[in-house]
Amino acid sequence: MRKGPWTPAEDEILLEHVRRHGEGNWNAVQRLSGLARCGKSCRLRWANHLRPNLKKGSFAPEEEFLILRLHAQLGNKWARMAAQLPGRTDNEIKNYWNTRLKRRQRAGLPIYPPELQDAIRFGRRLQRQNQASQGTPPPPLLSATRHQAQLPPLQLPPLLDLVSFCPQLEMTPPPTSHPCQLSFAFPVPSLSPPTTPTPSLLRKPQMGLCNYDFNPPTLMSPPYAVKMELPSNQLYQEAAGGGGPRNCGLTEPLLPEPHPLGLEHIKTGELLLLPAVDDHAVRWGNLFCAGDYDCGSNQEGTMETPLQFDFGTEGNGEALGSRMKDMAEFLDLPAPVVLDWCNSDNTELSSAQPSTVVVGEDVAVDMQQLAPSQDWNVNSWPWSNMPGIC
DNA sequence: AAGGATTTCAACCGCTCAAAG
DNA sequence: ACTTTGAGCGGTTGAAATCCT
Repeated sequence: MRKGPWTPAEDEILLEHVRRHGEGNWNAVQRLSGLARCGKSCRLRWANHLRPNLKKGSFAPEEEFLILRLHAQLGNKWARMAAQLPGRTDNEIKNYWNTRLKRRQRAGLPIYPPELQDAIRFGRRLQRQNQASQGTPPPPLLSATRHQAQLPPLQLPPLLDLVSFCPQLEMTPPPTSHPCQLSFAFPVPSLSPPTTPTPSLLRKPQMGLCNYDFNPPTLMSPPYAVKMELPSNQLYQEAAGGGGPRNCGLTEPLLPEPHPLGLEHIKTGELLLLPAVDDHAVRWGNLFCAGDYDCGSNQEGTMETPLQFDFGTEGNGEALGSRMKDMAEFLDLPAPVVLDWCNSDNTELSSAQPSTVVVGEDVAVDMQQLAPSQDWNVNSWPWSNMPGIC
């Protein structure tokens, strides 16, 4: 049996074998084709290099962020991560992660970027809240678990898809460490278009918040994933509650395992419909919520859900700005624009400073802060000295 | 330009699991 | 019920490539 790097001639033999006999039965390759390679080696070569539709080259920023997000959710489940990244192999993802992990450890940086740590906190908070409110309806829209519960069988548990939502924003964070509050106002997904804006929206009617697309833009993360290689009961065994040994330390999953619905029936190679991308509110919460939040609904309880995020000492404008800026840089987005700061009574601090962040055309983020605004020197912001995380 | 350090990538190894016998 | 076999996963290794001094 040969070992080591594959030659082009060996690749051609293996390709021809697969053309004739199809995938699988790898241990028969040597017998049927004369290739002096063990079955395992053949399978690996095919899966990682020869099978069609493989992506080559470095990861796109969106892919990188998705890997981060998936790793936070799943831990070192490379194959499951690869199933969400079409054309990428578990080996590639594993190599990427290990390289990145080493680099960040050497730099003394946390494994996950701040916005993802925030997402993790947000997810835990969500879970606690939903557990606490068992028996009572969850708050409108915000609940990712409710969203999940509505999924039909054979769908993967929802990923809080940060990747597909890359708002192009610019902000000028406030300079002080005073706590600030963020009010997020989002329409709740509904069959009928929003009709009545909230008072905060009325304050800035030009933001066009009602022009809301409930199918958020997908830059890269596809709505489908083809299940590869694993038998279904093996692929989702852990997520289905099988438990088993957990990772420890840095590679331990940070989010609780999702509870899939009916996944045991998925067949290998089946095209899986991923759940629709979550609502903007959850995503914004994932990205930027650093601390506690309260959520409620407007009087109608259906069309909009203002969310109050209390950033406490950690959530000053500087930290928030840092997260937004990091995200924009991480995703290689154009530089952001605007927002104005206003007092908690919604009076603007300065007419020269608008009081709302414009996030694309889909949503406006209303910001309030308690500290007076002042000019900012971008170079003094904390992220200016941060080494790249990827 | 040279050589050491680091990174990247491909491949292997050991283990587990499920299906088949 | 037990054993064997095939397949896949995650960890690890080592060669090649790249970077840095």
